[in-house]
Amino acid sequence: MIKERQIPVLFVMGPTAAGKTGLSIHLAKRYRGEIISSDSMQIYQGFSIGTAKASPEEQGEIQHHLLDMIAPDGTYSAAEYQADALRAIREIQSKTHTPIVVGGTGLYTQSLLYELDFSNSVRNDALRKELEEKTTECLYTQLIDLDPAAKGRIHPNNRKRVIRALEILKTQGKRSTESFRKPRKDFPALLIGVNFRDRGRLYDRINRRVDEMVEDGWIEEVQALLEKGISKEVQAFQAIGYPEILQLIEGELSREEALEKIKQNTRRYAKRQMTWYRREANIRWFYWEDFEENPDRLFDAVYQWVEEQYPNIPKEGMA
RNA sequence: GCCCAGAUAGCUCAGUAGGUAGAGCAGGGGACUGAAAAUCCCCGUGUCGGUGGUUCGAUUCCGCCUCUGGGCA
Repeated sequence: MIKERQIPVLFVMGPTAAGKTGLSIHLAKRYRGEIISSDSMQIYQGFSIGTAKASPEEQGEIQHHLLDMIAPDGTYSAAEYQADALRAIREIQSKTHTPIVVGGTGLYTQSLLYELDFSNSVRNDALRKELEEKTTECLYTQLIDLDPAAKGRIHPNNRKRVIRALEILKTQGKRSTESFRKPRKDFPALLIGVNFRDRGRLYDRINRRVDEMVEDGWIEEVQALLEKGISKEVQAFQAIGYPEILQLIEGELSREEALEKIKQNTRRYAKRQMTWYRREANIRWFYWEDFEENPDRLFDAVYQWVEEQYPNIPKEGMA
């Protein structure tokens, strides 16, 4: 076992709509926890319903970090996330509270679990704009020219990656980094996964949740953003469902078409998330079917496991 | 009841001048180091409705049956 003294960081993992938020709130209550979001879209203010942020009530009960940090038209990145989240972890530990990292953005989570080094180059919007003019083919040729080793590592069609690689080369002259991943050792981590064994069950939940989001005012949320003058081009509008809601508002899609498309994109996202999790061998999975889909039973099993691993984890009621 | 048209991959359909079949969508798998809910790559065996017949060989031709549309009564 790992350093007994240090407070472990709990990571709550799982595809979208699997029940991460609910579990994390319960864990936080039991272990004097504070939640650190690990979600690339919940960071933006005003994008709440469609990104399935913890409700205001939940946020009132439990301290949340890295939610609503950035203006709706702002930008954010994995590198900034890594720094912000590591800082939050230290802060929470220093209060002898338990940091609980919750969210589905694979790269963000990885940046905490592994020593990913983002220091080779900062983003350069002017250069990106310039590169954006050229065809992908042309950019790729340029890249291979400057860094032959990129061949095989970056697919010729992957425009974003090609641009990023060129950005690194042109601003700092360094090669794009190798992809060996060294686990981070500065804190013990416990990886808790929630999911369904039967993917169809997950997909049912996704479908239902999309309907609920619309009932809860998703369309109105998007309208409010537009009224505030937020451009449709901003990063946050890349979040799943927002482009479709926009098209619905503009009459390009019927309500039914829009919802169907959102559900489908969400399902595909869940699938992509699972490929991140599959390569993470140390996740202890808890499947809803094994607990008759009863939240209390699943939560109890999680508590039991956590306490087996870390008997000294801070608990409610302790000083 | 009669006539016509269908019945092929989860769905919509194409096709085989008789040599066991292929697109789109859905779906699945994967990659991922400062946009990551983004971006990108790969993947098509299914009693060709059932059953008899013709044939070396039938999903393809013929008969009957079942089902689904449409029309006539």
